[in-house]
Amino acid sequence: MTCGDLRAGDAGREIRVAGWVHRRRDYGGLIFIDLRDRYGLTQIVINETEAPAAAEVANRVRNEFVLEVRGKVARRLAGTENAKLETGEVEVQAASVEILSEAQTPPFYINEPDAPVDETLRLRYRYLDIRRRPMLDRLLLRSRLVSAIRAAHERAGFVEVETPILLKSTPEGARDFIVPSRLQPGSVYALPQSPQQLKQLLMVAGMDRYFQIARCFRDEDLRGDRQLEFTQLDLEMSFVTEERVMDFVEAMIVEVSRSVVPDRPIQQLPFPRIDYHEAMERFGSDKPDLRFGMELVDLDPALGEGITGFRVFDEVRAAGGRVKAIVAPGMADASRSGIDELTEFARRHGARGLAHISVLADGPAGAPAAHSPIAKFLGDDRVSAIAGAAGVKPGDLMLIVADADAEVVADVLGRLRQELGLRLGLADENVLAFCWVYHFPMYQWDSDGGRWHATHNPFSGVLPEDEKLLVTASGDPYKPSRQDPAGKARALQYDIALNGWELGGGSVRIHKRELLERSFALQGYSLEQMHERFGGILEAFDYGAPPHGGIAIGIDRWSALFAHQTNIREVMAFPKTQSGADLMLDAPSAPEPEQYSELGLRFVGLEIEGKQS
RNA sequence: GGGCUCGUGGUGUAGCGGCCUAACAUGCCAGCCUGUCACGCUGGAGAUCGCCGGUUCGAAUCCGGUCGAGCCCGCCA
Repeated sequence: MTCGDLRAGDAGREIRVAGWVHRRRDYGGLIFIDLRDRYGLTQIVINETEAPAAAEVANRVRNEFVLEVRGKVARRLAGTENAKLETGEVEVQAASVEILSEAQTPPFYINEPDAPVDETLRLRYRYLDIRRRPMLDRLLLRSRLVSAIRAAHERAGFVEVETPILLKSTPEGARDFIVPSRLQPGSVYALPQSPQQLKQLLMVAGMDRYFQIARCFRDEDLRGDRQLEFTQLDLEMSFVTEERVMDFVEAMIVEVSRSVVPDRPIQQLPFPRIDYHEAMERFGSDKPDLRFGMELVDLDPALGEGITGFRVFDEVRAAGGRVKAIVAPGMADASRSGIDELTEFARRHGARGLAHISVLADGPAGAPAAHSPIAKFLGDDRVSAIAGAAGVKPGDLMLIVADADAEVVADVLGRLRQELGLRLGLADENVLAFCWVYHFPMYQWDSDGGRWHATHNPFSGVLPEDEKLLVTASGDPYKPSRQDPAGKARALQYDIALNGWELGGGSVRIHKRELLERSFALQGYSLEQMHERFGGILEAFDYGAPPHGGIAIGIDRWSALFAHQTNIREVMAFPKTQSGADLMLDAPSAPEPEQYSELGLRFVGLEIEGKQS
């Protein structure tokens, strides 16, 4: 019997319930106790005259004591039912109360779900935080999500395979966590950033359809949507094209979403599939929030040929850059400080400035009046032209970014769009707007390393028509340069975005050794390095590798979005702080001297002062 | 590595140079109360204001440093 399941029909039953004291109301001769477990609350009544021994115990009871109560279920007196509780029609008339465990006064309110609690305290006493309904509900939601994912994959014939946590360093961008080996002093394991190579080897092994709810580790700075360790739905399929992978994943996501959050509408089916360049042009983001419009507008045509008179624009245009804008509806009355704040936001993300045009609703003679500090340079005609091109309506604010670097323009406007879209309440909180963004550029030039850097994954395949671009300008495959045609190659690579968050990404991989070696060479790996770091998989590809592709989806982010949270800590039972600390267990901590010697290690100290116990 | 914000009884906040012998709410403790469900009433205990240093006749209040937490940039898919 739990604290959540007694109903009117149970009246008369002799039962036993156990749980935590949620709240106690003492009337002297009559004590009410709301007993709580994860299933709900049940009211216990202890009547001094009917059960004197129970009343004596109940007098000592305090919040969060753990009790076992025996008694009879009874309908509550007419007029005293509590409609707020599922069990509100009945109560348990206690015959006996046993204290299973006493409790100190908790450091924060467990029985008031809306009470603000300091983050540090929540993390330090996470086991108490999880007793609170909101946190508990989020973990239950996450559990349902993972269950639904497993069910969907099993139905589709996927095999769940576990892969090792002690691994060799994986060739992805992030810093590895290192685990020293005792059996082989001087050598280390790395914790997986993802099971990438292993799942590809499973494809070579003939597993055909693999999935795993995999723990991944990346030793990088934390953010609201990033922890040192996190969980991915990792999957891989053989004999597939990118369409086949996206089709399956999309169907799986829809099935899971409908099962876990049936009341949240999916904005568009099938999910929009947006080419990377189109996404950057229209939304300035590779993870666009499609719940609202506010798309980027190219002002170049409306500015016309030749000199505009505004030097910033003219210089940018002469340098082959871009002048683009977004229109923030209803923001024409933004204050000076409001504009300054947006300008600062734009600068922080790399813009040199932020121009604006506000169109007031009450222009003279009914004609909307455009106001802008740059009007005196551009002239009224050009201001009207670009305002018209952007579709500005009275009351709107147009925000313009001009830069020689097209990526800066897209990035800044994309971030402004997302920020303002949320601030202005343009995004329906309840809607799930999934979309695919695909055909990412294969590589980005890494000027420090003098090599091409895989945009997403070093094994990603290339569009068949772009295969010929995977060559160097120098002719020597091991001498990449910024001028290589490879910079234009597009990858068979797709990301899934949800409401402006990147949920996951994947690709169809290169499964032919020859092409893989060409791609790795562009990424700056010599033959030797290739064999050192990827020898296993290169060799495997010589034994009959099927074409394959897959995806990895962040379970933490997915859960957080389903739970209306912006921080993945809220859907993790035991997360770490931004400085990577576990405040409950006080990790990380200094190793014991014996541990050093066993591992053949010595702490030589760092230039950082402080923790060196 | 950098920027910003926060740190006051158990908890959440107020106070932001002397009127603070630090306020309010809640929690806690004690007493009363047989139908409440954020029960009520009466009384009580409880913080020297994260830590260190400085400015000042005087600091919770100003300055510097430090520790911790959060947000962001870099980093990271």
